[in-house]
Amino acid sequence: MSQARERGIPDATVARLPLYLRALNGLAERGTATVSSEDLAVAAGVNSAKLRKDLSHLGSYGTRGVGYDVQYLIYQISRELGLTQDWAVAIVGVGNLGRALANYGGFVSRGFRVAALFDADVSVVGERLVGMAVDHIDELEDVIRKRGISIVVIATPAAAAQPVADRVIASGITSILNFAPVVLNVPDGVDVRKVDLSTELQILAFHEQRKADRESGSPIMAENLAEAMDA
Amino acid sequence: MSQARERGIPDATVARLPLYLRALNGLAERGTATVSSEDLAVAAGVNSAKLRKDLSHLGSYGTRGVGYDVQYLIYQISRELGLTQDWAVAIVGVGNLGRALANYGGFVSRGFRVAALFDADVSVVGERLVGMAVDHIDELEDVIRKRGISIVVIATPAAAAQPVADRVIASGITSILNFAPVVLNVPDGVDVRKVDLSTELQILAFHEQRKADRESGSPIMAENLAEAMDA
DNA sequence: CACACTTTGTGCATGTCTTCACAAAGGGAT
DNA sequence: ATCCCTTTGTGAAGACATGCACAAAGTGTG
Repeated sequence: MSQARERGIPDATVARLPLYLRALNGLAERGTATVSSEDLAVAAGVNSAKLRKDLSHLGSYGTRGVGYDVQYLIYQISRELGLTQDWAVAIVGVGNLGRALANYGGFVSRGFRVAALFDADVSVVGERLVGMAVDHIDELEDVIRKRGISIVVIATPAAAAQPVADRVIASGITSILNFAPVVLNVPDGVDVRKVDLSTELQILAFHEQRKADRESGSPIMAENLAEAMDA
Repeated sequence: MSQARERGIPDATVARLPLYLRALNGLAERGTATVSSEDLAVAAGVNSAKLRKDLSHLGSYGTRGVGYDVQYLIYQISRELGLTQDWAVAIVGVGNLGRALANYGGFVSRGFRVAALFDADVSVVGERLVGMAVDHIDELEDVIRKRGISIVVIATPAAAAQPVADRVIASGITSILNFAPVVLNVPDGVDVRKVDLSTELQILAFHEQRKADRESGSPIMAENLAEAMDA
């Protein structure tokens, strides 16, 4: 049974697994041993049917009439996400953002480790940050290979992002997290995820403007009513 | 015609408009006057059919046989996103991340303006950053009202995020950008967008693990082949 | 052991998003 | 004015994601 199991997890589901994992860790800290899909769904801010379907893609880890064992589910999701191994991450660009990322404790905690820092500015090179010395960008290829880096975070100015991406890809990296506000051009097989402040603000502005329009009562009533029904 | 026009833009489309806008600004800087859907799609990293369908939701702003006028399209997208007006943004939490966000020039540029900074730490209050003095969190409600803040960025530690959200919502804010790694509980009508470093890294780790599994040749060949066909 | 109660896992219907493929529309040359 | 070339805008099909609603499977009590 379950032809959908054992590889073939929908992207939408993968994107929510970290959310579930965080909610579960919160429950575990409070000493909860088991949790129902309903309660976990509330904690993660999703619909319980969706949660159950998502979890069913990993396997059948719940007990009917009882719920899910918190520790066991944490383990299974961690394993599926690859967090039972250690990932060496490099941060390229030690400006304001790069420093913030390096200092951000949350991501060092589980599975990820800052194993290299790079900058092009020689006045920054050598500086120590979270116990790591900043290397010059010229050493990029060497250090990536020597320290077994497998994920690179780009926190450079926009103009530097593409050249940096080209170089890390040439060094064999296939997973990039990009904070620079540019579309990176990469070959097939390389995964890029993008985090973009101004995009998020613009999306918020769009919805905010909508709300304002609606309140100031445009005459197109039928349309406004239709919109009001979207939750 | 076009019943879908004049309000009713799909979320997926809204999320891509900032991308198009950035690509168009790049073209405009290089002096390009008109652009085809094909070229713009490449610059934005999407499929051209998708681009055309997205733009068609805003109206019919292209010219067949020619393409889109770059300046005109910039204006139309900006207007749709609400960037022709000025948005006063507050940043709550002036730690590493808050400072990075405040200093990040990219989002001040177009439509957004940092109009307030808050922190709970009295040793930070009063400090000046990008021309703004940091206010104490006790002044939150007052300052939000007085300065006409309409978007709040939460860059606090996880534990502080929910109480801050409750307070800004009580002050009438309905648009929040949350950098803290927690699910915010908010009433209907309030939009929350989330930016989460560790979630993104975990998604990358998942795919990275997959690639590694595939290379080290698990014996389940049919499945691997099927996967290899996803681009 | 039987029955009542809880909660999972999933088939199915519905809704949303993507992509293809082409008719319609404009520009420019002769 | 006609013809050819380019490119848009969109109908229709397919892929993907969501949510309902319920059978199946477990617990616990008497």
